[in-house]
This record gives sequence, structure tokens and C-alpha cells, in this order.
Amino acid sequence: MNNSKSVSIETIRRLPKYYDVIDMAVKQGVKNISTSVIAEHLNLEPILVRKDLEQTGAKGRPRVGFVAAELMDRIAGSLGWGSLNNIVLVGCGSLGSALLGYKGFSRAGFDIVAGFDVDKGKIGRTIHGKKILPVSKFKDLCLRMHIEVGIISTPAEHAQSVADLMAESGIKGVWNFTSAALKTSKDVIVHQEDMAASLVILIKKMNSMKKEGKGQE
Amino acid sequence: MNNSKSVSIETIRRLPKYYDVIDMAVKQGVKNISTSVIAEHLNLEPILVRKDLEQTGAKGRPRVGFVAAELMDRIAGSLGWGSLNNIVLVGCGSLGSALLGYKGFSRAGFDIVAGFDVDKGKIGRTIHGKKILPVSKFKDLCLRMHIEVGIISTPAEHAQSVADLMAESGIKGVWNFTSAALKTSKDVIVHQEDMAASLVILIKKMNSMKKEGKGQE
DNA sequence: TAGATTGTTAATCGATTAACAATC
DNA sequence: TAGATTGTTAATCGATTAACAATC
Repeated sequence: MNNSKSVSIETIRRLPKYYDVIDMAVKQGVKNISTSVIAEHLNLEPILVRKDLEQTGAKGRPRVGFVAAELMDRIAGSLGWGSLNNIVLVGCGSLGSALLGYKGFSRAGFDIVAGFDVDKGKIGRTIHGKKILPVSKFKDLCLRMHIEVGIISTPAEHAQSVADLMAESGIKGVWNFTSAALKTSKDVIVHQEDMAASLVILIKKMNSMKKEGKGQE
Repeated sequence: MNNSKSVSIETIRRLPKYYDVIDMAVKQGVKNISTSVIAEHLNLEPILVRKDLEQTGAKGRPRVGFVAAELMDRIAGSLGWGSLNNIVLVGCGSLGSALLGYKGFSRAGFDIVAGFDVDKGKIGRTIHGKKILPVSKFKDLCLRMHIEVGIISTPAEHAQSVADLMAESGIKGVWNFTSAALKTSKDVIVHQEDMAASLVILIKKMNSMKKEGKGQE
């Protein structure tokens, strides 16, 4: 219940990977797991994994490792996966639709309560079990449900007006999938998603591995 | 043509944001832009922006700032946006379809040459202008076109077998959108996409802002 | 000229890695 | 017991921030 021990952002990026590795091991009957085994799976240094796990408050036993089930709980707790977060999404095109159906959110306790769109052909329909509502109902629903996180997956040219609407609807965190550079007041956090940047990073890692000559030929 | 000056990963994450801000300014008639203006738009420290731009090799003028058009070229160059990269995608469900149509890739020089699926209902169709091919043709196409980057957007339970197929098809970089923890040989880089982790980071930033009392009340 | 903004060098900070004692 | 693995303390590394001289 007390998440006071703050976990660093890089650690947050790695913890879910540990979770997946442990989960896989547990499904194969493993009861205890050591940092070196987790590190091996992910090509990381064992000491880095140990440091990350330390941040979750998990305790292991020398010679034995960590109790896998307990460790998963600790990771989930540190990531805030316990508490339920309601979020909303505006723009139910192909990307928005995919996000409405994204499986990974539920594990982490995120629930997209509804999708919003201006297209009358979509309004009233259901996508991946999520109701599509008209944007005109956005503010009311957000205020009523005290929703603080919103996803923008509209065409880029509408992103700013959606961001403005979100701000006046009490949203404090905006996850922007468009390439528009949003102007918002300082008390609203904008998280800019850039898939192309992710790809650039992947390619950079590939290139640096080639240079290091780690590859086979 | 010479990308030898290596740009750090955190800088790669920020450069596209600078690009978008500059692009927006240019469209409003701006010719020169200073680091403080860019920083202001993104709530960053000017010195951080200056350091990042330094890595691109761009030169500015005291009192004047940077020539906007030139700066955009430098950023694009540093991100490797000049060169064309062909990539492939396996799993044309809702997320895969969205990625096939993702606008942001083309700016960065990425082109998904085809989508692959096992569903006969999808094979032969075209999604967002991309042809859907049977997985049986995957290896042949990748080898023929010397493709090195592949996206996995299948159900999680098929991710490992797709990863194996990619490895034997010459793919060196895998972008995994499923939650499966992939086992690959060490000369294949796996970039694990975790949208839920991104959301956790956003929420963490929101909370830390609340604590700092930067918000309005 | 005066002053804003760059470019550069140094200081700080935090994350990663290393070393090693504790312990099961 | 012997040895593997944790927990902890210290060293290193790189990224961010600060300070300030150079310059347009």
C-alpha cells in the first residue's frame, strides 16, 4: 500500500521483463529463481538485476535465490499493478482500436473505460468490448469518473484540440500517439509516444553490436 | 553519410520532439530558433537541448540561434532518417494492422514491405496499402530483400516460433509487441515493447509532480 | 556598444558495475 | 563443511546541470 520507495524509470522499464521471465519459469515448475538466471535470459548483468530487485523490497536467500511467486508479487506491487486505473482514449481509428484491445493493459491494472470519436459511423459501436462514445460526452464522463489519464490517437491535426479538451476535463496525464507537439499548461504531463524513435534505438543497438563483433560473422 | 558521432539513447528519444517543435515553428514562419525556445515548449532545461543539438553537429550563432531548416536536417541525419530501412511484420491483427498504417514510420525512412499472417481470410488482402502474405513466404522474402528488422504482433503464444523463424531468415533485430519473453541467440537484438510500462512511467511522473506541488492546488 | 545566446569546460548527480563479506 | 548467491559498500561511468568565456 505504501509505494514510497521510489523506483527509477529505467528500473520500471526492466521490471516487467523480469516478471515475464519469472512467469515463464514458474509455468515450467520452477519455485525459486536467482538473479543470474533472470539476467541470462535477458542478456543483462546479474548485478543489475539484483539492484533492480532490491528496489522492489524483495528478499532472497543466499544459495537459493528468490521465491518466484513472492518476487512476482513484489514486482507487481512496485509497478503499481495492484491498483486499478481508469483511462480514456480519443480517436478510434486503427491505432486507437488496437489500443482498445491491447491485452497488456489489464495485467497492469489499466482499464480503458471508453473510446471517443467524432465519426458517427463509429459512435455507438463496440470495439474489443469497449463502447465508442461521442466526443461531446467526454468532459462529463471524465469529471464524473475522476479520470486523470487520456490517450490521444486521432489524426495529428486534431491532437491539440483534444489535448485542450482533456485539460479542461481534469486530465493530468496525456499519452500522445500523434506526431503533434502539444502545448499544455505545466500541470499536465505529456508523454510523447514515438514508435519511429523506438525503431531507431533498435537499429542503433544492432549497429553497435556489429561493431563490437559480437555477431557470428 | 558518416554517422560515426554516436548519439546517446536518451538523446535519440528527445531529438524527434525537437524536430516536431521546430517543424511547427517553421510552419508559422520562423527562420531561426534558439535552444531556450525549444526547451520552453517541452519543459526541458535549455542546456540539455543545447547539449543534445551539439551531438548532431549543428552549429548555431550567438544572439541568433540555429537556422531552423538546417537544424531539422541535422536532427534527421543524426536519427538516420535519410536512409531507407525495409522491415517486415508478422501478425496482422488489430495491433499489426495499426502498425502497418502507422504514419510516423515513413518520415523516419522505415517502410514495412509486407505483413504476414497465417489466417487465410487475411492473406492476399491489403491493409493500409500493405500486402498480407502467408507466413510460408516469409523466409524467402526476407533473405531475398536482405531484411534485418522484424515486428512481432501475433498472439503471445506464437511469438517464440515467429522469433525462431525470423532468426533463420536473417533478421537481426526483433521488435516484440507481445508479452512473451523471447529466447534468441545472442546475435539477435530483441526490443521488448511494453505499453503498460509506458503508462506506469507516465503515472509515476504525474505523481512526482503532485508531490513537488507544482500543480495548481 | 550592450546583451543575448552559443560553445566549452568543470561540477554534480544518478545509474551501473565491481568487490567482497554475510549466509544459507 | 564448501560453495553459490545474496546484500552491502565502494568505484566507475555517463548523463545532466552549472558556470562562464566567446561572439555575433
